[in-house]
Amino acid sequence: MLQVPFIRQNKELVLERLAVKNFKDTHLVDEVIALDDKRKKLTLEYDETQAQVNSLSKEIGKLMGQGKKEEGEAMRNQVNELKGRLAPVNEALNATEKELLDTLVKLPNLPSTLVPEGKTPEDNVVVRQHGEIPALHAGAVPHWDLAKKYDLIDFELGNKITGSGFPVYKNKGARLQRAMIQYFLDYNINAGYTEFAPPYMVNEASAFGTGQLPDKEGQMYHATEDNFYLIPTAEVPLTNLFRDEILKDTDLPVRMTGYTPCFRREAGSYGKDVRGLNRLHQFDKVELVQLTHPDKSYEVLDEMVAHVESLLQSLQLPYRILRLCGGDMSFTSALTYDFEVYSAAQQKWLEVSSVSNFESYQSNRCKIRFKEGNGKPQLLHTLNGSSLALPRIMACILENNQHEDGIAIPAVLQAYFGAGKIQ
RNA sequence: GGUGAGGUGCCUGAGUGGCCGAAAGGAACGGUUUGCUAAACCGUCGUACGGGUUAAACUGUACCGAGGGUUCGAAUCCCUCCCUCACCGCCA
Repeated sequence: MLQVPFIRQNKELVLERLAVKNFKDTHLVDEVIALDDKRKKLTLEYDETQAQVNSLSKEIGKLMGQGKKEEGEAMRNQVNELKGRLAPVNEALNATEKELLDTLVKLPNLPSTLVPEGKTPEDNVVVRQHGEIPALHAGAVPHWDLAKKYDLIDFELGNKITGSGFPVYKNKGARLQRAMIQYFLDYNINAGYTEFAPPYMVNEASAFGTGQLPDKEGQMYHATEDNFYLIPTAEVPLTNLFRDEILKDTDLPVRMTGYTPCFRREAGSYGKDVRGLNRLHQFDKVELVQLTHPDKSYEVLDEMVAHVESLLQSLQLPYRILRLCGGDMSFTSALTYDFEVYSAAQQKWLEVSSVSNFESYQSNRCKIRFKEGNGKPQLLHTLNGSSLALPRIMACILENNQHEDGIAIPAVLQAYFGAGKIQ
């Protein structure tokens, strides 16, 4: 969430930036400031009254110690009277703080100045495109047909044991999946990321910390008995590893990678966009998360983009990089690059990675801070990106690499997969 | 799930109603000194939100797992919840 002092000092800028995100509820900005004014006023009143109570209480202690009972009694009444006045102030203060927080979390992150204006995905800017779109042989088919033909993925079985959007990978399909996870992790580790294998469920505080709660509650699976949420991405547990921590500047940057399944309810999706592996309720992903010094985050964002890019190149998949426009970016992001690979049989681009700088939006929620020497703690910047989401990579490999005699496995995966081809 | 013991600052750990934001030791940081990776000594060593200031200084309030309660006054007493540890039960 945004920092209140920043909003107070840069109101015009905030409004201008929110407009780029097509954010309409701009009155919330004034509300935040008004609530903060109210909060300060109540805080002052409360603190001053409480200070009187505290000093009187100390005196009572002294008087009682000296055996001056009557004087003590008199003071006791005075304190009780003050406390009577304090109660409603305290109540109002708590209510105001809650209202302020509730209002504050409704404000999205401010888009960076690099974010193009626009409302829909059509307004995203193609930064660059790389790789050749393969010409498929006659009779080439989409991945869901290939999955059946080579017995790689069974969607019906997943339907039976769980529901739609929960595919069962089998045989070479399962093995290819595992090979990719291993390869992606190794690739990230070689680039200096530390591997983590976090829990797949998180508590409420974690879900709030990265911005899933309160507004995206319906998109997560919720284990109500224990009040745990199934993670929609490893970003949630990895970022929250550092929740409420104060790091030293020399600890930065923190570079993490992790493989996890991801669970998304994605209510309301339908049609051919969700066919096969295109959109699932459970899928595998290898994620990158970095915690950086605020001065370095955009440099690091570029570095992460380059990293994901080279990973895609190593898989020899045609891809393009989009800089998301204000209207298409996520609530919490300041700048996002989406990576799409071309699915030759479906003849469309599929998003396989999203690399974002959240600046201090998440760290303010999570209270992840760092100190320079003996300086004051300040919020650091968080970034994350997929490297990569597996199902659509799988779809593209199957489709783009299909030949009359089988599916060619990208060279970099062959050692992990144990073969050069699926036949 | 049952029983018992606990949750205090970066760590260890003292503190059972006012003198406690909290002893002591360690770590870390800064400095002095010693001719060399060490030791000794001195100092610093929480966070948040207010007030105040050009900025500081200074100052108020809150925080000893979380939330309530008792009391003039709570780390200390009571209640609820969460968590950790030990043993038992169950179990991959």
